Amino acid sequence: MTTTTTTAAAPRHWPVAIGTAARLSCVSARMVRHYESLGLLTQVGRTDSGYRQYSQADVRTLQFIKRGREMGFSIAEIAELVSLWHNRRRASASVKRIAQKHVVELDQRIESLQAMQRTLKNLLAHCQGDDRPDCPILDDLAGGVAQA
Amino acid sequence: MTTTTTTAAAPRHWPVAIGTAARLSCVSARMVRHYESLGLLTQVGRTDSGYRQYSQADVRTLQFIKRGREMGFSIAEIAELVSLWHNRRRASASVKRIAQKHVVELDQRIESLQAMQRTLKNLLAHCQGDDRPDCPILDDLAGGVAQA
DNA sequence: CTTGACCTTCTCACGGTGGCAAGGTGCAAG
DNA sequence: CTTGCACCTTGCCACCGTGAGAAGGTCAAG
Repeated sequence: MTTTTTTAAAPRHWPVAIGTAARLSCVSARMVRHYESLGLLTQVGRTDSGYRQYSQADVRTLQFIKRGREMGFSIAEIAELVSLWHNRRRASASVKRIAQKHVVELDQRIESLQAMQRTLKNLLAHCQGDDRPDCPILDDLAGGVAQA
Repeated sequence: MTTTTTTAAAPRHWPVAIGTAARLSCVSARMVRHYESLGLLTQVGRTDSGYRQYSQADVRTLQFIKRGREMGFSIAEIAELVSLWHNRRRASASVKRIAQKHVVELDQRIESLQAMQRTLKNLLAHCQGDDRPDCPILDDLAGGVAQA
C-alpha cells in the first residue's frame, strides 16, 4: 500500500477535497454535501473544475457537527450552536439554554422508551413462549388490560 | 349538538366509514389508509361509490396496530404480530421472540440516549451560563475533551 | 338545490442517511 | 500521450411514520 492521499490522518497540504475532509471528520462525503446544502458550512471553496475545497476550519466545523449529532442535537440546533461557536461575542447562556432544552427532550424520550419497556417486560414475564397459542402479549395488544 | 354519527363511541350500525373507524381506533384516517396500503388490513370493503367500509374486526385490528405502535414496534413487526394474532395455530414462542428482540432494541436506544445525557449534564454542570463567551459545551463540541 | 361534512386520490414535506447512475477530473503508471 | 482508476460532480429514489394540502366526488340534512 503506497499511501499517497488515501491516509485519513494529517494531510500534507490544504485545502483538501471532499473525500479527505470526510475522512478527517468521520462524516460521509454524502453528508458533508448535505450539511453544506443546509448552510452549516459557510461558502465552501471550489477549484476551477468545480471540486469543493475544504480548509482546516471547514474540517473543524465538520467535526463539530459530527460531535453535535453524536450528542443527539438536531440539525437546527447544531446550526445555532455552530453560529454561536463562530461568534466571539456570544453569551454562554445561549449555549446552555439550547443544551438544557435538549436534555429535557432526551429525558422525555428516555421516559417514553422506558414506559414501553416496562409494559413489554411485564407482558413477557407472563408469556409462556411455548408452542401453544395463548399469549398475554397478543391479548394486551388486542385491547387488553393495559398493564403498565 | 345533535350527535348523529359524529360521536366517537358506539356506532349504531356496521360497517362504518373511515372517519368513524379512525375515531374508534384513535388512528388518523390518514394512517388508516396508510396501514391498508402496507397490507396490515386484509381487504377492506368498499361501497359502490368507493368509500371504504370497516367492520368491527377491522376496527379491532386498527386498535391492535395502534397499541403496537405505542409499544414502539415497527410496522414490520406489527405486521408479523397481526398475522400471528390472526393465526389460531400460532406458537406463543413466536410472539415472545419478537417482543424480546424489541426489548433489546429498546435497551440499546435507551442506553444511547442516556450516554448523550451523561455527557451533556456533565458539560452543563461546568457551564456558567452567563453573558461571557467561555463555554465548555462549545469547547467539547469543538473537538474537546470528550468527557463521558 | 345548496351547503357542509365527509370521502377519494394525489403530491410534498419533515430528519438524516444510504444507494445508484451518468458524467467530468486528476494523477500515476505504462 | 493514453489508459485506467480513484475521485469528484449533480440528481433522483429509498427508508419510516406522520402531517398538510389540493382537487375532486358523495351523501345527507335543510
